[in-house]
Amino acid sequence: MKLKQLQYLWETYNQNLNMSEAARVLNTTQPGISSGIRRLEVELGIDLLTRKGKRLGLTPAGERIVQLARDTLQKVDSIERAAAEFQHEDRGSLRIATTHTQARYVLPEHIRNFRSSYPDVSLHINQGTPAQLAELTLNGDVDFAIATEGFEHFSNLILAPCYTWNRSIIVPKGHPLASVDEISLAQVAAEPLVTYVFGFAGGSSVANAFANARLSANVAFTATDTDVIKKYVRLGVGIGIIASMAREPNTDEDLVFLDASHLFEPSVTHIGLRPEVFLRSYMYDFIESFAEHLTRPLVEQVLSSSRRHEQQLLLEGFELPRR
Amino acid sequence: MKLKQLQYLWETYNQNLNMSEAARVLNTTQPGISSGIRRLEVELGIDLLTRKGKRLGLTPAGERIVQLARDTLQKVDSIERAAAEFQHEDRGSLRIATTHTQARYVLPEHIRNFRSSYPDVSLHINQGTPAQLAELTLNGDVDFAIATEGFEHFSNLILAPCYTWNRSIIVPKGHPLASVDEISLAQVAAEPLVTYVFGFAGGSSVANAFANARLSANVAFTATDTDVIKKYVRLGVGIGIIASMAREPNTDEDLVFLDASHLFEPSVTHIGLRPEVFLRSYMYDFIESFAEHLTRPLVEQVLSSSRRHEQQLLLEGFELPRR
DNA sequence: CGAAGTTACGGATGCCGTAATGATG
DNA sequence: CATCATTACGGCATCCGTAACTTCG
Repeated sequence: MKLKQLQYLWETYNQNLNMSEAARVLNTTQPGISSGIRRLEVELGIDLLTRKGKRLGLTPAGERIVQLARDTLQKVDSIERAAAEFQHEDRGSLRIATTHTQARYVLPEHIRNFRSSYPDVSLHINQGTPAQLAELTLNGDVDFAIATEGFEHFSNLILAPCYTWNRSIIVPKGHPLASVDEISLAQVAAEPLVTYVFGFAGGSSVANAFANARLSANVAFTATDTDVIKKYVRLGVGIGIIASMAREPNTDEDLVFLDASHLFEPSVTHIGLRPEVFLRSYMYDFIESFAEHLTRPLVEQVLSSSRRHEQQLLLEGFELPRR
Repeated sequence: MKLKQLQYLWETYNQNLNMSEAARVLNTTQPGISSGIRRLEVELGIDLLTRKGKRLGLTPAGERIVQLARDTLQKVDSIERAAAEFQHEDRGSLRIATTHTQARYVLPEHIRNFRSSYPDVSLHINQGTPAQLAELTLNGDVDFAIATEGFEHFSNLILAPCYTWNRSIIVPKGHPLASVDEISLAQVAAEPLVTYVFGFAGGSSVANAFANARLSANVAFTATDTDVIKKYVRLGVGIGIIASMAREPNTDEDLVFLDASHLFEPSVTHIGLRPEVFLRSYMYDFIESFAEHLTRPLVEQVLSSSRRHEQQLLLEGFELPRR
């Protein structure tokens, strides 16, 4: 059975059982319609049309099958329309899973740019813990994750380094440490600390620094959310350890930011991709705007490689920007 | 677009994205499959498959279009069956997916009648788990399903209630419980149980009864198959909970059947239909013989209704027979 | 006799199958 | 190295379009 045959049958029916008219509508010839329907009848083993000279009619079977032919053609049409929607590369959705700090302090500028380039793409930012980010990504609930900690959860994902960042110690204005020139780890260890819930996870650079110096930290309060940390620092609960990029010029004037890049190894923010993910072209664009060395050809090459080793190799050796 | 291309795509998907296997199933060659799908992609202007060397994956567009392709092929199939219907009212095949209990204890009498009315219809009974029944039905691999449990898998199907049935407790002759007049749930809970794998699924009447009575059941053994359950009851593994209709007068004389209709809510056996299914006239006959209130006009009306709500409404309010 | 459908037939398109090549585990 | 996919290419079937014939109002 050919779709064309069904189309011929349907259009002939639609044109009041006039093959010549159907041929005109379908930009073909009348004998073509005739033989097409005839072949369909032969294949199905039943007559669909009654023919009395030039006068056509529908058999009972024909009535039934004309309807089914229409249904089928509608389904085919829906395939074509679905395909057309996927063709419009500037429509769709972009779903990112990330942590609060990224969503709050890093993504906004990229998203502003992105929205002006792709106004018809809907955006979904999904916040969560590192374990949640990994799961969302693996399940395909998001297109990719942007993460800085908890990489032990990401073993099945491709991790593309994006940029490095350092931490700052924040204290309220007037705090004894506020005027210190270069703060020491011992000074930090002497104060109650307010920091990220995951900031002390095994292997984090903060935890490493304290461990190497044989100092134990007094963690008074943790939150997932930089704004909450600032709040409690303002309340005098302790001194904060936060990402330096979380400084806001306008609203943070009552806080003193002490650079801590000499105390803690810089961390690297990564994009986490499921190896089998299919990226729309605007997704490549977003990634490149987020980390300009992650060009589309590079990412495509990484994704098309099936060996983990090769994937990571391709992503190494870039001079990462600092934030 | 060619139907063959849709078929190639669907079968490749169906064979776990293995073109070689699809080629085997479709009696053609692997390069044919490959180029067929490729031509479809070119025509639609989108990639359907991701190709990493020999490893295939589905793009998001592919996922969507695979489903639409299946729908289309099902429509085509319905055309062929409709044609066959007009050719020979009494030839074709009847494919039913059901569980072991139905196949073993309920269907035989209906099938005996059916075979005498339609000797030229070939019969295919497909056994499986509730999830498998649902999938077979949705894929159009069977004409309909007959199921009693696991309706959470059937959300996309029309469910027509057929009859209600109760359970019995079976114990070997000579068992202490064999002479009990009316067995209590506490007595059942005190014994190791042998029952259906799916009998304790959430929402099953057996699970509900125990939960409501704050009793926990000691399920010693489960099987999909009533014969296996009987076997293990005979071996003394525990007492059985099975469908009452599974009693066989001749061979079950060494077992005592204790009616349990006062312990567990009756269950309802349903016929599950794909809403777009095309039923041959002998299929309507079979359904009516299986559940006499499901007459052809009623079922036709249900199938022609496009609103789920209406469909189910039409099927309610019948006094169901008990078995 | 004009409008409409069928039959007949030649030619181009496009599809399938074989064979060779490439990639992966 | 076995498996599985893609590429290349030649033959062949299918289907379309032109032309001639037929039927009916």
